[in-house]
Amino acid sequence: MERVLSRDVKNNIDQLICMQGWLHKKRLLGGLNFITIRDRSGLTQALINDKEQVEKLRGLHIGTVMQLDGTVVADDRAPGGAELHDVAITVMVPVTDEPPIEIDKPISHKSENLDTLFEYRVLNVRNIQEQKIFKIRATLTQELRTFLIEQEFVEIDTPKLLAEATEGGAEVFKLDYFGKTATLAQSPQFYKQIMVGAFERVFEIGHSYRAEPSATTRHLTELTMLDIEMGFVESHQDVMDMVANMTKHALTNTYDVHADDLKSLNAPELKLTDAVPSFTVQEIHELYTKATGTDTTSEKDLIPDEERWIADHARKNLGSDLVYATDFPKEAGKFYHKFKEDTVAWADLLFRGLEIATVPLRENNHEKMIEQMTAAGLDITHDGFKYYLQAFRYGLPSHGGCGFGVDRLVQKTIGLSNVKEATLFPRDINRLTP
RNA sequence: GGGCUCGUAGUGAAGCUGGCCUAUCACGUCUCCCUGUCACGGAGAAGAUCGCCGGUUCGAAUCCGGUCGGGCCCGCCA
Repeated sequence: MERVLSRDVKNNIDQLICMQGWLHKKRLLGGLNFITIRDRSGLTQALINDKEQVEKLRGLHIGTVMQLDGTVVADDRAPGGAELHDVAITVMVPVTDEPPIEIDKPISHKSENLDTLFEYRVLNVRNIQEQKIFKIRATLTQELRTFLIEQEFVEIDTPKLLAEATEGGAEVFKLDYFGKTATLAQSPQFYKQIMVGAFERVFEIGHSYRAEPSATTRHLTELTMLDIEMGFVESHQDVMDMVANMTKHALTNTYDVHADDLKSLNAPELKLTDAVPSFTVQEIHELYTKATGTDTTSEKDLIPDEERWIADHARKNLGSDLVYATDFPKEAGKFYHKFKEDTVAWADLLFRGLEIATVPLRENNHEKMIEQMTAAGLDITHDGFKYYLQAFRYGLPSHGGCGFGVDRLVQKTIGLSNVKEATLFPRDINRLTP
């Protein structure tokens, strides 16, 4: 007999069907016994009267893999309006060990208990509520990809094992590579720029590695980044608009597809505007200083509290969960950025108070690049730069792009307090398992 | 890297100005009862050398020092 999934049970009233899944809940009332079985599409309740069948469940715990053969009966008292009767149980994989956590109840996401959350991750991903986070994540990723492909971006994959740290900035992981020292990529920066020379528009969804000893609610040592790069841009605004539209597309569609899930996870209502509000860093400093009395006007970058403040301001007064901070001071820029008078063409996209993307314009002139690299004290003959510079030497158009934190997007979409909660198996300073 | 915090049955918490702690509660587990449960209900039971090491004291879960492990914030970043 063909296997029927939970979502199709109600379409098989009065039929004898076969179901396979995990034992999700046991509620033995005596003569009247209910069990719930979980499969990839959801849950189904089965009513078991026969003593012999009930006895098969003795000593078996949640997670037991089983087959249920029974007749579908419509009953308003059953969750979903239908359940299995006259059930024959076949245990496929018995589970005799008591699970260390309760899988069928809400899983604690309190920050003090996150360690337990990840210690038992293998089991709590079987929790229906927990699964919603990762289904939403999958949809967000898919929608980002769909948008970019529609905009004629080509998806690429670039190496994560690199010869040596070249980009500067964040700390890199070093590892032994057959006697040589290799590093793990902190971003696909060089490769995606190189690929602009081929496809104009490219993107990659991949992992980046940062060896920074950052113990915060928004840092991972292994993170999922969406990197995009697009050529022949007229202005910084072109890139900012593309990234804003992509983000809005992903959010709008995800909120549409997962309306119920997001609601049950207490996600905030989505607020978006046609144009994403934009403020210069200097404007934010001034607004923040005026509003809070804390003087940040001499700060170069935004402090985290300013990010939260401007996001709050944008949501309350402008009706937008997204806001751009633009015109970062020159000192914040790196050698591959395009500079203006005393600022760098660099915008940060903030989503609900958290920086989720940096959106800069790149320098594309070969001579200017060499100039900026030399000024930054870099050895342009180094292998790490040699191939990169070839792309410029043989023609790169004006271009820009973004590094977009997928984990953070998921975190803030759902309203999770820690980025690790949006990650299946997070890696941070202290955690390499599971 | 800096600052602040926390560590008690499988899980989540209370106790922590030293003795009434032979450590409390809830969930889970086990046994029994229960024919519409859905965070089922009822009766009973087991389960913790209070992270670890040392110190102070007649006496330490409680105070002190060290150590290991969490968490939050800052710096830095996505």
